[in-house]
Amino acid sequence: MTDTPPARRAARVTLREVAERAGVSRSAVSFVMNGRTDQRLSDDVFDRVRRAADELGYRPNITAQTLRTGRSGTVALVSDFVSSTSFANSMVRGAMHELREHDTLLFTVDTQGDPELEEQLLQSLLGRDIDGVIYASMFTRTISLPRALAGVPTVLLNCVTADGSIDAVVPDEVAAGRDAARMLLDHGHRDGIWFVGALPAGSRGGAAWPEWAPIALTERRAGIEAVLAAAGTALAGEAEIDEDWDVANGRRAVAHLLAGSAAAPTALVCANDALAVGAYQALHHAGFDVPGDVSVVGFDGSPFARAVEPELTSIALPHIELGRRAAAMLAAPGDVPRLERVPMPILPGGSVGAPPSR
Amino acid sequence: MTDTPPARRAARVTLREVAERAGVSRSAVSFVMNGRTDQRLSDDVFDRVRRAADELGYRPNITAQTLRTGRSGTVALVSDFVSSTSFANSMVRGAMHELREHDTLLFTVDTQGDPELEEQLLQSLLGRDIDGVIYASMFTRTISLPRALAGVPTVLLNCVTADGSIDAVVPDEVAAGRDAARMLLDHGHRDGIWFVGALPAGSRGGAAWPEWAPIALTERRAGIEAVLAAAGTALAGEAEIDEDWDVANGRRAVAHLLAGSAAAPTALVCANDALAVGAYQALHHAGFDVPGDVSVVGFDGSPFARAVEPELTSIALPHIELGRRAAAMLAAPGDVPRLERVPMPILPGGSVGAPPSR
DNA sequence: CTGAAAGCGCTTACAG
DNA sequence: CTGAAAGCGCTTACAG
Repeated sequence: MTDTPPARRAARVTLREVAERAGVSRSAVSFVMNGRTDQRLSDDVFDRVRRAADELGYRPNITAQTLRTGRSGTVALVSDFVSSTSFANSMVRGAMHELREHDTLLFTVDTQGDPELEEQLLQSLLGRDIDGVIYASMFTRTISLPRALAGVPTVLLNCVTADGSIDAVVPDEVAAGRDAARMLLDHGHRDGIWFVGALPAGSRGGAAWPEWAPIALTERRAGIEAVLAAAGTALAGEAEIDEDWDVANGRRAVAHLLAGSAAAPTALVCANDALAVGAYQALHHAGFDVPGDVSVVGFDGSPFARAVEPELTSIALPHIELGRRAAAMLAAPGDVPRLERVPMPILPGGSVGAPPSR
Repeated sequence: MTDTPPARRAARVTLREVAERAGVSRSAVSFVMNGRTDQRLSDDVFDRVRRAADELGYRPNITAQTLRTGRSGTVALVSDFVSSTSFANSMVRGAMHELREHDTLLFTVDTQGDPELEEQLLQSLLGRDIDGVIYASMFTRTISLPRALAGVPTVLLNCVTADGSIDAVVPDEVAAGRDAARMLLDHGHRDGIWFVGALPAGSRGGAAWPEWAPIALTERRAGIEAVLAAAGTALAGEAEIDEDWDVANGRRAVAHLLAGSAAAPTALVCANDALAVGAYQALHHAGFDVPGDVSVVGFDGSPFARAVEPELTSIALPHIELGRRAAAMLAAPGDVPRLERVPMPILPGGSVGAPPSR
C-alpha cells in the first residue's frame, strides 16, 4: 500500500537458513516446523532444527505456505454494516475469539449493502485465498448469496437464504417472543398487553430499509401471540411504527396509544430497546410509573437498556455467541446445511412487575 | 482452517492461461494487468489480453503477487478491545473506508490487552506480509510499542508513545474541554460549574484499568480549567468517581454532591456520557430540572446521549474520523513523526441552558 | 517491442 | 531415515 520497499524483508530469516544452521535438508525443517511425526525424523534432527529456528528467530512465511497449500489461515467476515456498527459488531468479537482457537485471522469488510462494492471486495478476498466467509447481516433477514461465494465455504450469520441451502446461525426470535409474553403472564398480566412497533399495512420493514424482510419482528411477534393464545388471551392492541425504531418514534407512538385507548395498557412489549426508551418517556409524561402502572419489555439488550431508570428488562441479542458459533461452524463443515438458533437471554431489569390492582 | 481441500483451486484461471489464449507472453499479460505503460505494448496486445482475461474471468492470485513483491495490500488494526467493543469500534469503520481508497484490506485483531497474545498475533500477521499496522487503544492513553512492530510501518490510533516517535492520531481532548467550558460561559454560567468524574487522589484511572494513564480525563479537565481561568473564575468543585464511569456511579456521585453542597450547582460537566445519564437521574430525584435548574454536558457522543430527555449535549469522540486519518497516515508515510489532533464535534442536545436567575 | 528464465519461500511426492 | 527437485502463480530484470 505504501510505495516504500518492505524494509523488513531483507532481515527475514528463511527456512533455508534454518536448514543450513541445523545441517539438515529443507524438507526436514519443514517437517519439524509443521510437527509432522509421520516422517520418523531422529530426535537429534528434531532438536537441532528447533534450536536453530529459535536462535535465528525463524517465523514461517505464511504467504509462501498459502501459495503452496492453497490454505491461508484467514477468514473474512463480510457484512452490510456489522463490523462498522456500534452494536451488532459484538458478532465480530465472537467470531474473532473462536477463530483464535483455529489459528485463523479475520478480515473484516463492510459492503454498505452495495452489491457492486460487495462483488469487488469478495474478488479481492478470494484473490487472497481466504479459507471461508462468514456472511453477516446487521438485521436478521433473508438474503440471497452473492454469486462470487458459490463453492466457497460460507456460513451465514444473522441471516438465512430462502432455500436454506447454506449453514446459518440466527437468534431464536420466536423463543424470545415467547419468553417476553410468558414473563408478563407470570407477573399476572393478561388482557392489557400491547405491542409497540407493528409494521403499518403494506410496509416491509421501515422506511430506511424498505426491501428488508423483517424476520426479527415477525418472529418475535409470532412467539408473543402463540404464548398469549395458549393462555387464552391475545394482544390488547398494537402501536404502529412506520419509520426507524428509534427513541423519538417510540415516544410518539406510545403517547398516541395512551391518548387514544379507552383502558390504559398494563404492559408494553416493544420491538426493540430504543422504542422502549421512548415508551418510558411517554409514560412518564402521562404520569404513569414503570413498572407500578405499566410494565415494559424491550428486545436487543442494547446500551439503551442500562440508561433508563428502572433499568429496562430486555430480551438480548446474543451477538457474541452468534459470532462464535458461526466461526465454529465454518471450522467444522457439515454434510448437510445446518440452521442454528441461538437462545436470546433475558437481560433482567426493573421494568416488569405485577399489573396495578383495579 | 478446514481440512477440506480447496475445491475452488482447480477452477482458478491463471495468468499463463490468459497468455495462451491471447497468444502473448506471460510478461505481457502481467504488464497489461498492472497497467504498466512504460513497456510500450502495442494497442493490439493490450486489447487481446484484456479480452482474454475477461472471457476467462481471470482474477490475479494476490498471494502469489505478495510472495513476489513483498506487498500484500493488507493492513491490520491491532487493538486491546476496539474492534470488538460496541462504541469505539467506529474507528474500524473509518479505517476501513479510507483503506478502500487504497485497495487495501483490513485484518482486525483484539489482544484483550494481553501482551503474550499480542506478540503471537503480531507474529501471525507479520508472517502474512501485512503492509502496516494501525495500533489502537480503546481509551486515549500512552502506550509502549510492542517490540515486534519495530521496523513495521505503524500509526497509533487513540494512543501515543511517551517519546512521540511514532505517527499518532488522537482526539483533541483539550479543545473539547475548552468547548464545554466556553459553552457554559456563553450561557451565563460562571461560579456554579462542577466537574463530575475526578480521580480520587492516588488513583490513576479507575479500578478497572489501574495502570492506564487517563489522558482523556486530564486533558478534558485542563481545557475546562484554562477557559474558566481566562474568564476569571474556576470550577466550583468536583465529584470523584473511583470506579468505572458508568450510570450507577454517576447517579451516586451526583446525589452525594447535591446532598452535600451548600449552593446547588448551575452546571455539571461530566467526564463521559454514562456519568451524565447518572447525573440526570440524581437531579431528577432531587427535584431539579435539566436544563432549567442545572445544565449538563457530557463527553463521548455515545448512544446514551440520545436515550435521555432532554437529549444530552455532548462533546463527541470523532471515532470515524480518527480511524480514517490513521489509515490515511499509514498510506502516506511522512519523514518525521506526526501527531494529529482531531477536533471533537459538539453533539447538540437540550441539556444546556441559562442558569436559573436567583 | 517480446519472451525465456530466475526467483519470492514454502510443501511434498519421490528417489535414494 | 534423508535430500534433490518440482511447483504453487506471480513479477521483473535481462537478453534478444
